[in-house]
Amino acid sequence: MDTDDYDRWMPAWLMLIRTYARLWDQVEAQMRRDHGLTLPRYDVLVHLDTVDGRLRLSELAKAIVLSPSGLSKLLDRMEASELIRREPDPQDARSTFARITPRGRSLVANARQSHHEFLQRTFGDALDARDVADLTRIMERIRRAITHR
Amino acid sequence: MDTDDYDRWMPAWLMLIRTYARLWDQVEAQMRRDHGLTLPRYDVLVHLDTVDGRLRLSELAKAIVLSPSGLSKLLDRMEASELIRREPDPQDARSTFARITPRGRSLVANARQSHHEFLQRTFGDALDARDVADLTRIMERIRRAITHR
DNA sequence: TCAACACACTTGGTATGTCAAGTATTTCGC
DNA sequence: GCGAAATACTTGACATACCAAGTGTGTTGA
Repeated sequence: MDTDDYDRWMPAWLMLIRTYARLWDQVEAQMRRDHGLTLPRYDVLVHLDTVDGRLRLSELAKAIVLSPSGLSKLLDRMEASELIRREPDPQDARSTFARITPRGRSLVANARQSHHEFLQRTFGDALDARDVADLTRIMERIRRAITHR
Repeated sequence: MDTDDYDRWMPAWLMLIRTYARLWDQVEAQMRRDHGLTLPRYDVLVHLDTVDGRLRLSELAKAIVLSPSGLSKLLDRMEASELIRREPDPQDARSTFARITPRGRSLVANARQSHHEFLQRTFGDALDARDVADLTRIMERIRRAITHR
């Protein structure tokens, strides 16, 4: 590998990680400021709201990409905030459902709307059709490169 | 704002955040597995190694984008691992320098090399010149959109 | 010069994540 | 059937971040 080749992509890499970090921070800040939600909590609520209102913890952990223990603790805190409830699974006593509460539902309805509006302003409006197509292509290439290992 | 416009960029957004998260996880895992370093520790070492071997904590905090308290605790742990030392500033008794240790230097020399090789395989090799140019352009547009707020 | 303010850093409390180990339950193979 | 293995989740120890508050040191203006 030629060291000089770093020069070809390193600036793009730095640009990516810095821009992404700043964008992500703003998305988090908006969610916290306007809805008192962190992104992991928002993610849980969106997934529960999208399906029938409840999911097994193992399914939820896979959907939001979180370790079982991480999810368990996240749900502890969300249960304390009355955003979700745990319900036993009558079919399998090992398993537990997470169920969204009415409070969680009304919160996520607003949050979803303003989250999308925020993304529209910071992401959608900044990019034209060509940008969107290019970004999709580039991410797909990276995805392949890191999947094949 | 037209709801249908979400459809234009939402898939690209989801692709970005999912791919980025997976890539980042792999970068972290490689650093931990091959060098026993977390990325914040690596970042500190790279910055100290790049300059004269020492930096004021306030300068370091700005460089790696970390709160003063976050840096203070990170340096506590790195000091316990013999990667850095704290040194008083003779000019200003409020201020403290972080100084990289010989152990930190030899660690970061290896880590830098293999980190770059890893990025070459997962990022550099996946993208051609056009991809790199497109990605830079896109990130620059997003950067402008989020800076103007 | 000296009180008030600014600055640099640390500490305590909370939030969040991981992994390793533990508990309870179900399934599987013989 | 029944003991071993797999599965689902929780708990404990630790790493990491933030903010708010505290400590000590410099700077500044009347």
